Amino acid sequence: MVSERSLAVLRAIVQDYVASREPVGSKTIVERHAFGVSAATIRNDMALLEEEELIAAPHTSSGRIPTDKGYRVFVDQLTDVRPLTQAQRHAIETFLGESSDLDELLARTVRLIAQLTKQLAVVQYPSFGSARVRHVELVSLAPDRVLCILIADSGQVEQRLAELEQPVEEQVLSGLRARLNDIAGGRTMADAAEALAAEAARTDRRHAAVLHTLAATLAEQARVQRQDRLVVAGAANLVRTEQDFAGSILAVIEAIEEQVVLLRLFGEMSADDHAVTVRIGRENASFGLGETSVVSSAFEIPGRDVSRLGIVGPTRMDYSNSMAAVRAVARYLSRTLGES
Amino acid sequence: MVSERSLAVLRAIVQDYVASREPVGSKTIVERHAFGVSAATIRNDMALLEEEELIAAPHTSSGRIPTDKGYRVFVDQLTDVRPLTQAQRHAIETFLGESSDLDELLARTVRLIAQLTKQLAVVQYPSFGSARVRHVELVSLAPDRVLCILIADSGQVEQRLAELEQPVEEQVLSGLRARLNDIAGGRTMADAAEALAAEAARTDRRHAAVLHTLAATLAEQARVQRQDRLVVAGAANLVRTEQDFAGSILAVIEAIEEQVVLLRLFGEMSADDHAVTVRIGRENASFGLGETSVVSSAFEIPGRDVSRLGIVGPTRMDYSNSMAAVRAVARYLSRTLGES
DNA sequence: ATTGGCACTCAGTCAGATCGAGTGCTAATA
DNA sequence: TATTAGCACTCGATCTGACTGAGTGCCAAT
Repeated sequence: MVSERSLAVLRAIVQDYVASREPVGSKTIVERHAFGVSAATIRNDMALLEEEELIAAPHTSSGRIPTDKGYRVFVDQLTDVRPLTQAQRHAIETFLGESSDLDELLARTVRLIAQLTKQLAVVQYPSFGSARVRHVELVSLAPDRVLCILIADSGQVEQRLAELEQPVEEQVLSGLRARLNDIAGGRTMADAAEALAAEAARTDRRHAAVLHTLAATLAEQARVQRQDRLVVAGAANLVRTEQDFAGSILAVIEAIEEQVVLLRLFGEMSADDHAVTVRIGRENASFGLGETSVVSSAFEIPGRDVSRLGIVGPTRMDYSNSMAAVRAVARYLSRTLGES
Repeated sequence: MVSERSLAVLRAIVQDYVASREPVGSKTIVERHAFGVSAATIRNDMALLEEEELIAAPHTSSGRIPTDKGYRVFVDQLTDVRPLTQAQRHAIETFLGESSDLDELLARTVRLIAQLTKQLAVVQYPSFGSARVRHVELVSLAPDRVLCILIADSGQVEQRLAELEQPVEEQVLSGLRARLNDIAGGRTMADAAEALAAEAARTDRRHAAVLHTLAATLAEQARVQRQDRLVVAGAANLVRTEQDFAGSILAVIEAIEEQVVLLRLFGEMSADDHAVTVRIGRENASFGLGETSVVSSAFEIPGRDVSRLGIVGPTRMDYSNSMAAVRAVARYLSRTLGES
């Protein structure tokens, strides 16, 4: 059984290793941490920890480094997610407080997280939520191509191009515009999608085909969650920590560009309690991200669906600080912003 | 004076070095290229080229590598920008042919370029051009916050939040909406901006302040070029070519995230002839990009302002292929798309 | 102008030798 | 029983010197 002190030793090892990137030995520990015992005792504890596979030695007779399992225990039991410093809290408020529209708020948020954690930051775009349709606009780009624009009263704007089977005149389009606005206006996105789909199904009118296409397009559009987009910042931090990624940073960069991988990962974590979730190293192996850890939290902006934000970095990272920052920012968005 | 053959030697050196990443010596050249002369002769030519600072030796008695100046001469005089292969042309057509809206077209374009060149690709968002205002929509988010949405008949949608000094009721907003549509509807973006500004200046009405704010916001919005946004793809290629960047890839990654640097660079190249422009190595030093080359070309999508696209990569790159790809894509967008 | 020949240079590599941080184990100790 | 001091041992890291070979620069001959 791992004793109390052994765990303290594990904590020390994680902290020192994260700080120095060097395997940490028994002597270093007694020097830097005020355990009241000798190096030999620490060595005994380390042997224990090694048996439990919480730490490992890169080569015989060198210091130890934490294993993924070791980090896991550290994160679950040993970390005191220390609250942010006054300066950091202040930074959050001044940085996010005066954002105007959603796009800017998210852009600032992600940059802030990147800056606080010195890691790659990611924010998932929160979708409509229970917003209602404000206005539907049709713009004829060519006789058989119509741009459908959907404006929600939350301020969200979605656009999509509809290809028609037959050309349609401007006047007809005006009529359709009015009719679509009648149907969808004021409804929630979900309701509107349904009503539009129903309307599209009725084909007993002139220009039914056109109407059908447009309504279907808009319905689809109303249904589609914007949650499939990511806002990213701090890629430079990835390069900075490159040595910590064994294979290479490449898988991560690709995952970021693809977005799909990260979105699936976020989706999997989407137990919507607002606690900070950490996935460590091989736990992400199925996503092609081996040496990578993800720290994330759900957040919820008033009028929008709950979504996720977080950071992606090497397994060897300052979990304490990362978790604190992610939690603080998520809370700020969810609470402080919600109250106002 | 550098002889004809010396330049051929330079070309050989550039090509071999780009292919192998290794300093190339006289023997390698006679082996791989069918010059009808001996290695000793090549050495004489190389001495010449070195005197002209077109090539340099990393250390005494090792092969030579091209200098920035050498690349310059290569690009200006020695490259035959060979047309793309049939397969590549085909890729362009199938990949870009069926894009629907502008956002998607640009997203595809940038991914295509990244794929063709194996470099980081960048496309500058083309702005409105001579599009006309289609519709103005106002959405009240809070009593004193109004989201202004501007829809152009080109399909472009711009949104911006206006903070009002005093709350305004929904009814008043409707009136304003109608009035703004009267004023701006159908006008070109520039005209609309002017008219709106003029309207905003007249303060002899009830709710003048509101109108003023809104009109000013819209005017600003109509004027603002979207040309200050970049679409990026292929960051993984940067990592792949990392060894070629002396210091580190970091400056480039930061420049990409900042966008400002690249936009300034594009701006500087904006002589709007549609030829392919190449900036090599130290020529970009003032932008903090030392080991970096930029290959770009102007392009013009019907109904939009001329804009730029290109790639960013290490000085040691396949200029011939890069230039061909950039040129082909820019031409495809400008011509083929324009004709249809 | 070109070429063959030759001495010279120097980065890269390999083999030993050495160093030292760190371990594991044992026997003594509180 | 838990802790500790002591000590032999391991093994990566570092240094050294020798060697190799690709490549140059120069010179004399063609």
